[in-house]
Amino acid sequence: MEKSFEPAQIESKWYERWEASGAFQPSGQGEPYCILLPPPNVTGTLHMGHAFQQTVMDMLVRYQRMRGMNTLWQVGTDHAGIATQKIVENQLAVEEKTRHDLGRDAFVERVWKWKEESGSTITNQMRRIGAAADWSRERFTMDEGLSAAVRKVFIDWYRAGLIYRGNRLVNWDPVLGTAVSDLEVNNIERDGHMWSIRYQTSDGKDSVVIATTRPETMLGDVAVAVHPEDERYTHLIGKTLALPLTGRQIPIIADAYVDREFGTGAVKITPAHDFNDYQIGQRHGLPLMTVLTLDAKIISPATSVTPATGGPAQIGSRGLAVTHEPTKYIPEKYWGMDRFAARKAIVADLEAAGLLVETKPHKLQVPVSDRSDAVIEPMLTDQWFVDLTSDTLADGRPGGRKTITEPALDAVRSGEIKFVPENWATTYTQWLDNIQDWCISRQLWWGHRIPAWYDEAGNIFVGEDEADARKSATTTPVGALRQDDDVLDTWFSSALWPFSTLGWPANGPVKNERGEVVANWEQDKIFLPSAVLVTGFDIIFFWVARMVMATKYFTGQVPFREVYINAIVRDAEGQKMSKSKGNTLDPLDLIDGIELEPLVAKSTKSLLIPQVREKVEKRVRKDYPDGIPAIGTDALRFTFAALASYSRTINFDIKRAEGYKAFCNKLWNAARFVLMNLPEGEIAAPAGTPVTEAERWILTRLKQTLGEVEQHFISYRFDHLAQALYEFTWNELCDWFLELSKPALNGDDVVAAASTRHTLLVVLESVLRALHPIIPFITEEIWQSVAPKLALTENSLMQRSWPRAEEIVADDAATAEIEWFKNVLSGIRKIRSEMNISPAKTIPLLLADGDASDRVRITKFAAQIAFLARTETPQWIESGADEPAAAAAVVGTLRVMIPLAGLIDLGAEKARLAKEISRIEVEIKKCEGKLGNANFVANAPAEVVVQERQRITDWNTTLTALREQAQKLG
RNA sequence: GGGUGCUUAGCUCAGCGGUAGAGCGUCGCCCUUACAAGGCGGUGGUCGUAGGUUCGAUCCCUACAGCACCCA
Repeated sequence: MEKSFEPAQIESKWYERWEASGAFQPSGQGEPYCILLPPPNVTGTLHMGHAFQQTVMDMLVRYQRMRGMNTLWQVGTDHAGIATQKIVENQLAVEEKTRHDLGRDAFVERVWKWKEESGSTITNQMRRIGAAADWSRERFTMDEGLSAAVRKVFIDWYRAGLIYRGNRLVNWDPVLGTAVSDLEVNNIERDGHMWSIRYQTSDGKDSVVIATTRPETMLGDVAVAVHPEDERYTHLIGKTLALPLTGRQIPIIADAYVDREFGTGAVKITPAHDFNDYQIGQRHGLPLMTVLTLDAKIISPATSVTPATGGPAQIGSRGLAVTHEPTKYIPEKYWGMDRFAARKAIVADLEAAGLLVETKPHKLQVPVSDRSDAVIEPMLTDQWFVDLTSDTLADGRPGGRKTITEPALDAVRSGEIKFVPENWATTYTQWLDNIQDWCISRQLWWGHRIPAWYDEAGNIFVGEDEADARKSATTTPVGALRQDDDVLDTWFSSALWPFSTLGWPANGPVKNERGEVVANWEQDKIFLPSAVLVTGFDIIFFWVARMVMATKYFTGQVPFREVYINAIVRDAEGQKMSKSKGNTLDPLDLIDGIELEPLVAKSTKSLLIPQVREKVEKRVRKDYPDGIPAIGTDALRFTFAALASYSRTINFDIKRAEGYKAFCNKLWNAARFVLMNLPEGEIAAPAGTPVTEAERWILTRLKQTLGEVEQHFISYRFDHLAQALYEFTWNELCDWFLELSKPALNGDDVVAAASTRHTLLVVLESVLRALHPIIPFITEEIWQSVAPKLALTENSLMQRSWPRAEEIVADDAATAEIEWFKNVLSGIRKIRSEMNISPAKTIPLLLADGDASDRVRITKFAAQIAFLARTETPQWIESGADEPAAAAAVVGTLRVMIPLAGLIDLGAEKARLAKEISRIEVEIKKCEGKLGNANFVANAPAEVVVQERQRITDWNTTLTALREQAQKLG
């Protein structure tokens, strides 16, 4: 083995060998254990969040595989509709083209090409972090099999009446030209204005002042609403107002939704451009008047306001009249104006008309598209929806709430699905309790095209293809059929991931484009439900809930038994990582290291605004003046494990990672030590139990540690798990057992030496197995050198079983011996250090008092003490004999002494003793305080009182010895 | 407005009813033949504030303050 741990050298070779050996595939034996990878964007790159999440999954999968489970880590990628389409559109923009210049087919072909080029980036990066996933079953949400699942689900839900087409208000992104999910809309607080506008009654005798942040939508006002009990307005309810700038007559209505305290207590109602107003409009049977086009301009006779969505527009799904005839209600001067220009113009015109009562600054929540940063416009369009809210359909069949939403709620409420940490279940159920119908159509070209056709009369035909749609139709199509232009929301296909990846809906083998079998539902359905879903809280709604809905509906099963919600990775100061802040970290840069200049170049590459570039460059130069050191995959993984508590964020501190690289080096060198102390060839196991206390102690500690680690795996406490193994390896194995083995290996007792050699090997091999799920590369590399010594026949550490606590014998007596030994040695070390005795100097050691067991132990450990504390052979001072002035450590009643002569300053030792005595006196006072309190003795549990009494006894023993020593020094 | 968290050593975080812990940093000594990415030893905290419950509170309860995030 090399003298120090070099991650780059060992990481490069193992992954390929593991993958080629088929070790990542299900063994076909044992209980099924499946983890689904949240499919990343196929054209994306790996970020810290992925690396963290995947490390967690990999630890679980590797651990369960070693425990003999039939493990499947199902991987694949997502087509990420909007994101991917946007990347390719941006590429076209560089060529000064739009997707419309290419046409649909050519554009989609181009996206596929981009997918082929960049699609393997993220999966190769996953390999770099060691993900032991079954790549032979890798899937893509738009591959043949998964697309078949999408069609089947759409058709089945449609035929069950659970998918419908409706003209509804949706979140419209006017830049991307598509509907987006309300989950893709962020409400951001921005500075705006609150305008108060006077609307006069039709008879001119009275007026109402309304307050609004969006005056341009007044063109579509159809009413003004007040609270029914608002005395300021009750006399006006039922009267009509003349809408300023247009003169159109609109009613004053009463609705309890109106907040009397807000603004003037009177609100304009624009049902076609506001979600709340839409609700009020429905309650009062108000018409919908569209004033904006799909690119957010005021409508004009020249612009089409009928959404360019797939099929023919339908008139108001809930029986409301929809109007979009600008000539009837929009003054010509506003026609075609951009929404923000129109706002200015209308405010100016109102002011000129003397109707603008007040303008004041106002902070408002602006809905902004997550995808384009455009301000979202609620817009009436024709879209497809999944019904999640109705109990029964018009024809009497059960509705979506009964068949989709409630089963998904019950799965969590009943405990069939468990969230970890469990409070996320609340988030899940609250969202589902208030869920709206799911808008699943998107006005994009990249995605699963909706399997619906329209005839010339606007009738809908749904099927696998046009022929199937015709065949299953109940009416005869009028003229030619035309397929809907729109595609489905990406999450529609992701929702099917738990079963579509296993081969559903096909009955037999499913092949990929290379003709290889990737799934077979008949056999693979044993992996449903999967064991645990590891994912971020930000997609509980997007994805987790929808997987439960779809999987429950189509398979009757839950998709997973547990959902481990992992923390979000932030920078060391707790700031969200963002490119424009310059605080992102590329996991591969941590693994491989990167020099400062390339790092600066990389961090600023995609930033277009000069000020931002400058800011980011400054920050990178400040944070990483020497670039980023290479810490290797194993250390990065260990860091993630150590940081993975139940906290909802983890602040990634590179210092922490460097510390865990040191841990890897420690393990490496411990292995070197063990191996260099072994003779050639196999090391046979000596008969019987290990000879020395040290061996039996380290095995006891190993047993305890493994037991703890198993518990931490069950509870997903990777931080505790990592810490338990870290402490065992470093603080017990390296600091004590390896040190204790030195005198044993070099001593005269050949039996003890042979036994110790074997135990060193066994404990090392067990630790490698225990650590392998966290740090697979280094453990495999070391194990390859260790295995022949134990005559192990497996080819890889991956094939070994995880070490089980119950296979190890504990020895409490040996543990007590070693704890005593550690106390003696620490006492001596403390004196040496505090008295500034050179570590190289061998010093005399005297012993006094103590009991019979101390005598036995001193005899037993004399060689170890002398070796590890650099002392001469210990000498007993018999009771009553003269003692030289000495510094002493007290262990029980035993005094362990180092003579002062020539070594120690008497004053310093007195001071040291005095400090120790006063510390113990404080402790004793605390104990006495408790025990002197009758209430404590009466009320505290008996064992606590006993424990307190024991403590005071122990303290007093030590105190007596210390005082005796102090007295001897004079 | 509704909801969920967080506040513990200089930093990043565990602990959550009975002796305040880890890693990193820091200070001192040491290049001792596994490891200076190391060894040994030390320093460092009235556990956000104020009340309450309890024999006992960092831990439970209430209020407040500050900081996040989610949903309207």
